[in-house]
Amino acid sequence: MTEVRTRFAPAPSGSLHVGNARTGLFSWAHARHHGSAFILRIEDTDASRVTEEAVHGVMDSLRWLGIDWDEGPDVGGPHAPYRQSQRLDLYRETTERLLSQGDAYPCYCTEAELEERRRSAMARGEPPPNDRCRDLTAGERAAFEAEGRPHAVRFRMPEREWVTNDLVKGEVRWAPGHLKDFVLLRSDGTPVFLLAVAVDDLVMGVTHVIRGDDLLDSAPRNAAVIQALGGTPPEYAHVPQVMGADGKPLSKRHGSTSVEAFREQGFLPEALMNYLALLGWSKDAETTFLSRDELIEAFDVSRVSKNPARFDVDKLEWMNNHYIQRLDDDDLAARCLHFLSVAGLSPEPGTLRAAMPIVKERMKHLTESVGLLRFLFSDDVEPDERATAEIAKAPEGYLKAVADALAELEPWTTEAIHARLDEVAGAFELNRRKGFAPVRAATTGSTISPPLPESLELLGRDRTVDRLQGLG
RNA sequence: GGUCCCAUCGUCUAGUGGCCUAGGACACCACCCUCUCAAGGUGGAGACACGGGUUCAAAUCCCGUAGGGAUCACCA
Repeated sequence: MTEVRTRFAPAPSGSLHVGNARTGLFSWAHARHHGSAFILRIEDTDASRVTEEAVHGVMDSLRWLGIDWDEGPDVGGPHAPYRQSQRLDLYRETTERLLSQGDAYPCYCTEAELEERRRSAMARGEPPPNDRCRDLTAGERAAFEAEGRPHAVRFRMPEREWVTNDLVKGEVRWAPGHLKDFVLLRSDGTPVFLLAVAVDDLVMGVTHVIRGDDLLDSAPRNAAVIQALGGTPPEYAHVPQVMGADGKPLSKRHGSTSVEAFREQGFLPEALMNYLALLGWSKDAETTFLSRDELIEAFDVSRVSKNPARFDVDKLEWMNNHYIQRLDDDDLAARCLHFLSVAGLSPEPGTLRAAMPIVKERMKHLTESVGLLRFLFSDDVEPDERATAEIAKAPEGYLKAVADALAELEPWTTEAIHARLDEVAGAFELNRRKGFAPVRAATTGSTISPPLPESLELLGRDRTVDRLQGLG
């Protein structure tokens, strides 16, 4: 059995959105499933669109999700460097070789000329013509050179039928003449993606390329370059795109779709990974929850769906809540701490940890811990509108009576508080619902909170009584 | 427009000719539980785009139609 080598090659323009992340996840899962090397390569041949932060942002997002790599820009490897912008010499040398072999040729057309020919061909309903520079005579070439015209380098795409056996799409064919010559090297000497990808996949010994299906038409071009270089093309698996809820490709108007944004909203990486794994892939008819290891164990790229999937935030949130509920209290508290701090709160560790059992099934996002627990970690509890109304509805002297009853309560436990609250409510002929509501409003400032007795136990007797008396 | 890809509940999907009066999950509805909000439990509604074939038999195979997506850059 031959060695498997898989890579993920994101272009770091902007942040990593969940669609790309899913492609990366599939690539990674495929590599890990085969116990083989996973390579991270940064596709930054178009230097103008890349920033250093973007490169790190991509790596941070992947790592946060739980995706690791054996070779990459930061960890190095036998084929370093792993950023295409640092491999320019290799691409130029390769271009020279292709040129001398006759598999590529200089093209002197200007962008305006190209654009014009493209437009008129499209207007006539014909495919764009192949490049006129394809068969320039030595004389014509010399004339252009004499003019001082800059030239790009084009690959001479063999005019034959191309067939790829895609791991997810199956057999795909392109009839002769449908794949045009394409630019390998821009006139400024920088390489284009089609060259860089082919060269790197070949040189790095990549055996499996899992990428978005927007690159399906690139497969035969990549393969053609690799063949011209005497290599064997890798296996390709083109996975469908991830769409927004409206069925349109993910874009800015779908809001924040970056992995970073989900992280900031308080999603758990294990939940996002699980959700993404099931977006366009399934283990079987039943499986809904997969740990990282179970995903690795079960992943099979040939079971990836062929049609595009919509990103469903509702389901992600449901899954996030599921994972939050299953976290142990110390872990959950540590994760919530970050969001509470960001909100300006400084939770006492013991109280925070003790509060986890009563909030975990109430959070879809970790950020919700702020609203649920603010009353514990801040004495600035200004009742909101509904809470104020609830307090106003309480019978004359009720909150005062509750305060007095709780002031001397011993022991200060959930059970005792619960019983005492019921007693006072009963004395005022209030049912539990009506009896608890104003107390909740006065002590938490809200009509929504974790269970009241538990909340008050955590709040402590003094603060509870203070808040009740403060409102008479 | 040319070329390529796709097609099962609102959404993600199971399904590879008989196991399907189409299964699961999210969302939705009802009920139960209940101090609010959740969580949880039980039940319900809900799909094979359409039209032709092939076959004893089709969600599954073939061909059309109407859809959706991709691509046709000196972006990746």
